[in-house]
Amino acid sequence: MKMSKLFVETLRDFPSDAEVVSHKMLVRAGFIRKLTNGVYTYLPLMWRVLKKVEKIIREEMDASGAQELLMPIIQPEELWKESGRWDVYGKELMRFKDRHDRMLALGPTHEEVITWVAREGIRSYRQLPVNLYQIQNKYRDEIRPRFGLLRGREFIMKDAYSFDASQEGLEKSYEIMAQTYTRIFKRCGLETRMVRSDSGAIGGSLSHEFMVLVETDSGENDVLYCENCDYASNTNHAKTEMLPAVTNGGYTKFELVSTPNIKTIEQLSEFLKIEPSVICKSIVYIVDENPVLIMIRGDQNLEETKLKNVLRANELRIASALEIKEYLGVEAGFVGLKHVKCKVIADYSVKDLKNFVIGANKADVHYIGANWGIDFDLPELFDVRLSQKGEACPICGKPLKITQGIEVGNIFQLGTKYSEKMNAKFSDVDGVEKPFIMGCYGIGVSRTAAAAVEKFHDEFGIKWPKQIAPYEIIIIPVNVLDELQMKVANELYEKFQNAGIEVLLDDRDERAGVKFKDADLIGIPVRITIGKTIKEGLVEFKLRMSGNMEKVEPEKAYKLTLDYLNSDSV
RNA sequence: CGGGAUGUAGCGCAGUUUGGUAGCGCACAACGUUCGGGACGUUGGGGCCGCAGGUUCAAAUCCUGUCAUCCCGACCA
Repeated sequence: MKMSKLFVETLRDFPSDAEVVSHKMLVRAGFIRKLTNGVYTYLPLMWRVLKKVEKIIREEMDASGAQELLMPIIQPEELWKESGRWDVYGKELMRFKDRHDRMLALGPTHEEVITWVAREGIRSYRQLPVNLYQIQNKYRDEIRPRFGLLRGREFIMKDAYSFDASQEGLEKSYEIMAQTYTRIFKRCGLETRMVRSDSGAIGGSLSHEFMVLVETDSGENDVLYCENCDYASNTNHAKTEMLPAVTNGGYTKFELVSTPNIKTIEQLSEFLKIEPSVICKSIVYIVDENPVLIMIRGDQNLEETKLKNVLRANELRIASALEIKEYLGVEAGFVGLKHVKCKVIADYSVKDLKNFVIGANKADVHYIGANWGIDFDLPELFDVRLSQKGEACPICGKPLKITQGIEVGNIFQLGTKYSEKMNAKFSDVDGVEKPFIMGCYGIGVSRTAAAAVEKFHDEFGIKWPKQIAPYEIIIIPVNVLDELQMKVANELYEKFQNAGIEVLLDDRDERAGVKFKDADLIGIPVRITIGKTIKEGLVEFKLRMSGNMEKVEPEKAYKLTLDYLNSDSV
C-alpha cells in the first residue's frame, strides 16, 4: 500500500476528550473515530488490526475443535424471558420495539440464543461435546462508557459456548479453552494472567479472567498477583489471609464511653488512642431496597462484589446518612449491634476481636471492651473483605502485589443454568433426558487490540506487536524526488509484496520528519529508510519495538525483516 | 442517578468578565523557497459559536430551558 493512497489522517494533537493512552493514541494515529458515546468507526488501519486478531482467534479456536457460526444480533424478548434475564439484566440490555410493538433486544451476549440453537439441534450425547463460537458486534448500554475501545457500548467480541454431557466433560472443555486462550493472546503479543474472578451477571460456578497486566491507569480491575508463582486474582474474588494486627482492645470492662461527634474509624482510633483493628466497623447497605448491616474490622474494607454474592443480591448501594437514620434510628457513625432491627452479617475479620470497640446505636457514644458471646452475639460470618497488597499469596506465601489489569477474555463454567431454564436437553447414554452442561468463553476483540496499545507505546506513538500490526513494514524514501532512492524503495516494496509481506511505501512528497513521526505514531514494527547513504549502498533498518537500528545493504535489510517477522520475539 | 466541568472550522484552542461585522495554530487548496525527526513565505477555501426560546436597535457574549461530551462517584465486567 502506498501511503499517498492510504485512507488515514494523523493528528498533531491528542483529542481533548480522551483520557487513557490507547484512546488518545488510536484517535491521534487515525485508527478510530468516535461516532457517538461508546461507539466507534474502525478506520482502515484499525480494521486491519482487528482482522488480524480475529484471524488468530479463528485459527486457534478451529484448532481446538470449535466450530464457527453466526447468530443474530437481534434477539426476541421471549428467549430472555425463558432464561429469566429479561428482568434481571437491567438497563444495560438495549431494548427496542418493532413496528408491531414486539420487544426485541440487541445481543449483549448470546447464552440464550446458543441455548436455543442447541435445543433445536442437539438430540443425543453422541453429538457431544460440541463447542460453537462466533465473532460479531455486541451491544451493552453501559451507564458510563469510557476509555475508548476498552469500554464501548458497541464492541467486537468472540464468544464461544461448549456443550457437554457431564461435569467432567465440561471441565475438559474448559481446560481446552483455557489453553487456547493463553495461546491466542500470546500470538497477539500479549502476556496474560489467568485470574480467578467473580462470575457476575453471566452466572455459573467457576470462572477465570484473562488479564493483561498494565502499569498505565487504564485497567478497570485491580489484580492481586504473585511475582513468585502463577497466582493472580481479581480483588473481587481474592481469598487471602489478613496481615497480623492487634485484635485485643485491652479494655477490662464493657462500658459506654462518650465520643462526641466522632464519626469515622480514623477519628475514633485517634480519640481513644487505639488501633483501628480493635474497632468493629458497622456499614449499612441498601440491598434490594432493604437495609443490611455489615460488621467488619476497622482496618479492613468491604468488597461489594463479594457482598453482592453472599447476599444473592441484584442491587446494592451504601446507605445514605438519611437512610441510616430512617431505618436504624441512629446517626451515621454510631451504628452498632445493640437492639439493631435489620439483617446483620459480619466479615470473618471480626471473629477474633476481643475487648473491642463498637458503635452503641446512640448518638455520640460507643461501647468499649465488648466481647462476642458475652456482650453481643457473633453475627453470621462471610468473606466480604477486600484483600490488600502485601497479604500473603495463598499458594506460595510471598507478599502479593497489586496492579491494574485489562480483562481481555473470560471463561465460565455455566453448568445447567441456562439449559435447565430453557429446557435444552439431550438423551444421555442411559436414555434419560438431561440438560446440557454448558460453558461460555469470551474474548473482547476490540479490547484486546486496545490493550496492546496500552501495553506497547511510547511518547511518539504506538508500538504494535508485529503479529497484529496493521502493516508489518514501512519503507521510507527520504526524498521522493531522488531517483536512486525511489528506485531502491520501489524495488524493495515489490520484493516484499511478492513475498506476501504487508508493506507500506511512504511515497508522499513530505519532509523526512513528517514521515518518521507518522511511522512512529502509527506504530509499524519495521522501518526501512532509504536516504543519502544509499549512494554508499546502505539503507537504515529500524525496529519500532526495541528502537534498534542498523545501516545495511537493501538485500540485508530485506533478510533482516523476514528474520524478525518470523522470529518469536514480539 | 448525584457532584464538577466543557460545547466556537476536521484537530487543539482564544474571544464570553464589560453585547457592536467570528479569530489563532495545525490540517486542507494553490504558488514559490526548503528537504534525515511534525519547515517558511504569500494567497485561498472552510463556521447556523451544540440546539430552542427570551431580553436588546444589536447576542458566541446576558437570561431560561434543553441536548451532547468529559471527569469523580454510584453502576457495570
